[in-house]
Amino acid sequence: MGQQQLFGDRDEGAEHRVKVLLPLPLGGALDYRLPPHLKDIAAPGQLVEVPLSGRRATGVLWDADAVPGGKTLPIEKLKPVEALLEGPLMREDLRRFVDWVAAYTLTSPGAVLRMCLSGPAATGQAPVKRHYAPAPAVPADLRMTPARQAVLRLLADGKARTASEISELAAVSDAVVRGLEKAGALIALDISADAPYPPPHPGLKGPDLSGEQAAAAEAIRAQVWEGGFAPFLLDGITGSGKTEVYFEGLAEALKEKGAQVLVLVPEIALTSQWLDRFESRFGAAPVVWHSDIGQAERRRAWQAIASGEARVVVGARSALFLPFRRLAFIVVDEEHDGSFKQEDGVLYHARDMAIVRAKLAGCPIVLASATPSLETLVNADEGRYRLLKLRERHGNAVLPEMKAIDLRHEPPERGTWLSPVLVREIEATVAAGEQAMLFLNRRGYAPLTLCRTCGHRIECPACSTWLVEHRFRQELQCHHCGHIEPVPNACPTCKTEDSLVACGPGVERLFEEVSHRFPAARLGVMTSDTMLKPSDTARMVHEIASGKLDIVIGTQIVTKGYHFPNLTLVGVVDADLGLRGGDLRAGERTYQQLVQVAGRAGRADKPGRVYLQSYEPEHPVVAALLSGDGEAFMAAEKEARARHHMPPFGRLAAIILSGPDMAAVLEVGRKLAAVAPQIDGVNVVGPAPAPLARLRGLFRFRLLMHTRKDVKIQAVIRAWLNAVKAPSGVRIKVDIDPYSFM
DNA sequence: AGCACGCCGACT
DNA sequence: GTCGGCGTGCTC
Repeated sequence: MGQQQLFGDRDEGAEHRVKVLLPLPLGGALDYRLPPHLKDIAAPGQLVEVPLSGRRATGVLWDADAVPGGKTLPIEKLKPVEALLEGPLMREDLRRFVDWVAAYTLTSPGAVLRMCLSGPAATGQAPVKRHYAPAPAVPADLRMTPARQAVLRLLADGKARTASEISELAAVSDAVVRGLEKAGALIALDISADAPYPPPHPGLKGPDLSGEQAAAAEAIRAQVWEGGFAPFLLDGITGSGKTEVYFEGLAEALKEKGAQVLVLVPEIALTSQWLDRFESRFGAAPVVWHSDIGQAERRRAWQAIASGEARVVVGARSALFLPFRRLAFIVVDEEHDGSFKQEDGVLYHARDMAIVRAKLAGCPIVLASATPSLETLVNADEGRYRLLKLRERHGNAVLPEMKAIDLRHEPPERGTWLSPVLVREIEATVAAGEQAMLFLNRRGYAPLTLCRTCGHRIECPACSTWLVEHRFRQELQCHHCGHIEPVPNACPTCKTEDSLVACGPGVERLFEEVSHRFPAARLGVMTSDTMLKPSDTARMVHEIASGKLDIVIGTQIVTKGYHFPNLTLVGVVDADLGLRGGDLRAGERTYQQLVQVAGRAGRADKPGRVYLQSYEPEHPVVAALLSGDGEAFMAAEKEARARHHMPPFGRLAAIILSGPDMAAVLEVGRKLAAVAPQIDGVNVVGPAPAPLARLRGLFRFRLLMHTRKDVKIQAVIRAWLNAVKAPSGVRIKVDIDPYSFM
């Protein structure tokens, strides 16, 4: 493809009219006038500076046939594009991706574009370092000295160096360098301080793969070599070596000059072991992307990805919007993980959007999991995704033995949370020199603080939630808005002193119990409250893996794919915990979480044991874990969803209304309900108080739309919301495919 | 998201 | 009488 003339050539008036998409929630692209001198050098995807109500804004020249933004202003009213920015264009596939995500999630394309430009990363300048090189010709009148001679001799190899390098290597002061530059014998060059990312090497030998691993790896490798959109589900039990399998696809992509790979992972902070494995397989680190990286690193990574220098990017969901130059392969690891669903701002599911990105980029994509989501399983069943199954653990390892502890028959002593059976097992494990892990998905000391005298429960002042006691920090905290207050001595209502009691267990309380029972054991607690930085997690993971701890107590952070060879016992303190909310995916999610945590046991040569404490061991989720028949469990879940036309056999969308004035919010909800679409296959319920009826001081109501699969739910919702004018002060948000029902 | 325009409290 | 609070509304 040569230089393109993309802005029309028939109508003189239309010739200079261009669409500019700005990274703002504006509803569409704005029209600008392209000055004649820019017309031939500008093409869609070009980053531009434009005037916008008195200020300057950075935007992207968008395609002329993009969704019309409503009214069309006459060309003479348009403001001119002021400048074209340097750097690569935003490519066609990413522009179409922005349009697609915006249309699907019912958000403005500008809001999606903002995620692509990642703040100033797109336009920021790399810091420069001043380097010196010999001038083409030494000035005839140059006064030569021994020091000057030493510098010129050093630089005769043609390599530019900084003043400090020169003064060190030539053993002269940097005044000599400055003197030579002033005299015209050296020229100064400002060279980007960005060191290039070292390229991963595809040629290193990977580990030996088992037969089924090798077959799966070959299927992926062949597709990466061939190219073209092709989705795979890599469904392998915990410890089966899925990572090694998709690494082979990655190696194949790296053999092609300039090809790039995106690996999406649920929580970047939790992948220290993944990074180590990557580095030992490919000899260099990948480029890491997540929302917490600093500004300088962000800009450097963004620009290296756009230029094609960055070959492998591992990132959290926002990495989906990076400007890859030639995306050749995508992996979504732990595809079932709920954290792929973005829950604020633009509401999207990164796994689903990754499929779209792969389609638009024309590349293969692998969804990997030991516990695939129901949606993905259905896609595989129906032949849309190619299924690759790994049924065996890698090496000598076998799946752990699973047992339930019926708490109705073997309850813990009053005020404790571990059944005598589990206590004995922990004892035996530690005595044998092996490690035990206790899983309780509850942060803090206790989820509820109650007054014994008047029954008052301490709630968040801004949300309808209980405050969670964090005894290590001596605080009460709201886990939804972050509100913190000190633990009071007296009940806030009846003023009785020493009347407040902690109800229920959290990991801190479990830690207290375990340290009383096993005073000699070395304990560790893994929770997001103690693992603030990725390096904290990495250190703890290393301590466990190297045997410096005997018992590990953790929240869901411990379920994330770690490999601890000496860990042989897993105790699930409350297997029923996740089932209580009762939303659409509660059973599926609990099942996945428990399989993942059970999968930490017995990953090497020693067999593992898993104990599930439950008040209802006959519940299908617990029963499926005990029998090991996950396929039957998921088949039953699938059947139930199909019967009720629930996703993926039907569609759901939540309309969330929020505002500080409850009556006004409810009023909008009622109005919406009154004009709800009366269409075959569309059903609306609500408004009902959202499960978290008050959040950050805002009252929230929710309507839920449930439709048949063939209904174009976005079009129906758009028409519906247009019919009601909400007063300012009431915000309306649409969540297509809601996951959290909070 | 900015940055304006627009109606009600404490100041030169 | 003005300076300025940030509530609502527009940006080609």
